[in-house]
Amino acid sequence: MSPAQRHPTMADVAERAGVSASTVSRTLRGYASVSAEVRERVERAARELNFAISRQAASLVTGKTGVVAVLVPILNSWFVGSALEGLGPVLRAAGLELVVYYVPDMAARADFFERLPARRNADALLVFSFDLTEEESARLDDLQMPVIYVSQHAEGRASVYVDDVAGALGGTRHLLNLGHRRIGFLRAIGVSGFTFSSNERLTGYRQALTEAGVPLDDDLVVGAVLGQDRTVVEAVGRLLSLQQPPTALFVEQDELAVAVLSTLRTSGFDVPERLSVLGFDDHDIARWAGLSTIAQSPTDIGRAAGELACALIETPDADRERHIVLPTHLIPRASTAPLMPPSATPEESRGAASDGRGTASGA
Amino acid sequence: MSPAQRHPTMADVAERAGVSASTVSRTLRGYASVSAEVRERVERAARELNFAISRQAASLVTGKTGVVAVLVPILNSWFVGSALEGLGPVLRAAGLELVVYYVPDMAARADFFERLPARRNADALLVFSFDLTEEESARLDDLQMPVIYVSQHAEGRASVYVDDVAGALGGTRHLLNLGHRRIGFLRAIGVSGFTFSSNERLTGYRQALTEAGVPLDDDLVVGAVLGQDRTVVEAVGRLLSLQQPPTALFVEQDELAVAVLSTLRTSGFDVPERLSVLGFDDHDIARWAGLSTIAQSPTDIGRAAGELACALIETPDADRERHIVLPTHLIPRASTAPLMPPSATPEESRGAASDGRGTASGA
DNA sequence: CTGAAAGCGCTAACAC
DNA sequence: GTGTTAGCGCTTTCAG
Repeated sequence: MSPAQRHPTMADVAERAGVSASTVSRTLRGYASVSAEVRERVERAARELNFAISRQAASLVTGKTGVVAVLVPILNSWFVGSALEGLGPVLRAAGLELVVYYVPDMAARADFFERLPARRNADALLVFSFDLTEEESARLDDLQMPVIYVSQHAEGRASVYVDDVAGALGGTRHLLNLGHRRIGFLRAIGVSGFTFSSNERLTGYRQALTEAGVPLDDDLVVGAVLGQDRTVVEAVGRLLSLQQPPTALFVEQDELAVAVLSTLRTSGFDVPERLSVLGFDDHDIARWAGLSTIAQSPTDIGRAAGELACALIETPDADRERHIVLPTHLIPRASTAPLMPPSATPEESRGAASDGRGTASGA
Repeated sequence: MSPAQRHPTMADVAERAGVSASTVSRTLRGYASVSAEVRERVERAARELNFAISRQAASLVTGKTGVVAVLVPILNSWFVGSALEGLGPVLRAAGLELVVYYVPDMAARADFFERLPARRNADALLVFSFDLTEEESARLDDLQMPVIYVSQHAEGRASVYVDDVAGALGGTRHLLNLGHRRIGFLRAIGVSGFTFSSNERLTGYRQALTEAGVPLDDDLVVGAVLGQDRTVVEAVGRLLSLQQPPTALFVEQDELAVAVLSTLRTSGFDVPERLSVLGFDDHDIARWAGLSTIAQSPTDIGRAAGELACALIETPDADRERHIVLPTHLIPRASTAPLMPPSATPEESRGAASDGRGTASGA
């Protein structure tokens, strides 16, 4: 067979450049100890032969795979997609490749933890938004590589996440500052096995109410399942039919908040006139929907996770329990407004809870 | 150092099981020629040692990397995300890993085609939605591995895509069947370097009009840039201010169509009463927005691409110019309606072109 | 500054 | 059925 059938090896490049394979290796890896003249010859030979190094062979001897693996429960998602986009450039800059373990269901998950294919085939593992069992985490612990938990705080392990408590605190304060006192909270009832920072956000909400002297009322905290519109309708209905219905609603996730907006719009219930709605995430659809929200940046999270991964790969004896906590910020849009509608006298705005009567409007 | 510090190798497993490394290799790869008793011992030893095979070492000798690479311009995207979700299970079933080359800009792109990191490090490459130059395609041609173009027809190369012409034809017929005769078409002016099947969809639109005897009118074909709402507003404005404005609008992409809906809603222009709007894709937001659309399934595309990749990897002498064309189907929702509003007499619905006056309605 | 030699962990002939 | 042997294509001592 002609040599074109087979990938050229370093030996081929070496022969063409009239040097040894070692020299080719040193040259291609940028060692300073190679003379300019030899470097020139080697680089030309490599180019002419279309030589590409085999990571496999290299990693066999170095022990490094040149790969960072991510474990994700979903790929068609704003959060994961954005995080991977943040991660990508970091890895490229470090000369690392990205392998994706897509584990959408329990069967795939069991298989992953059973075989742990990342072992020996990656230099670090990023775990996205999984609510792992202690046993699963333990399996990852003896993977002999840095494992970084993304978008969740993992006790005793490296992790990158946003400050959900502070975010929810700030969001709730925003509603309080607008004069609202009856503030509902809509939780996302997640698919089990995944984590959505639900508890932290609820904590921040409660903390803000407490520091403002507003009594907590469990009736104001309801839940709905993302994607099941019926549960959204029910949850909203439950809130609005309370003796003292809320005048503002903090929804744990933008996607859910948008479903709320759509439900309210359908029933002719004006936002923000009769109910202010605040989301969390700054998902793309929040902008579409004009939803006020607490923004987090998944891209930043991905980038930070990538940088942490690189750092931990480089210094194997580094602090493997480092936590990187990213900030959030409020983005006020059209879905939140001061308690009293402009048609009422603004001076009253610190008055008692409204009974929810705003401007009536037909479809 | 204790052996726990280092990954166990096949030799370790072999020693523990009291057999040779070859036997371990054969056992772990499921060769039938291994006796039940030995298989048992080997598997136990492997489990006890937490042995994981090194792909690197294996691929060094087999020449197969066990990796399928994808080249994507974006990751935070409904299409790419869904396609990867379709691809994932196929690869897992075949024991292949997924590596992602995320190439968001021209610099990264130049670098990718310069170094071609996939060379020697993957068994197949899936190219997503890139509008490659002939030179770039040629580079991929001599990659010595199957290259599959996803979501585009690549002449003389393997590809997987939906039938955009037929889809747009069907969509336009839907509008024609509803009685519309003045039908606008909104093109997505893409970021250059990416492909969005724009021309094919326009072709289908024209074909449907022609076969229905409706004269083509270039004034009805306008363009807008996704993400730049100003361009959407302008395009829609241009259409509506025509002497004979359209009564229906076919928008090349759902995301753009949703921007159109939002523009129209803002200006109090009722959909579908005064303008029917039809999208293309069946993007998640189409459901949110109640947008009628021509559905394609990126998941199916990803799955088909994965299966094609596996097939081409298995049979190196297979037909490397295979095209897989997937169907689309119409999903009617609330954004398209018969030409005449219900308030008019239904019998008139086949009458002359309306001048666009529907039910007047304040906000 | 460069070359020779050894070996990373595995698989594929080939013996037995 | 199972063991032995010889590399796969690199990097890394170690000489010089």
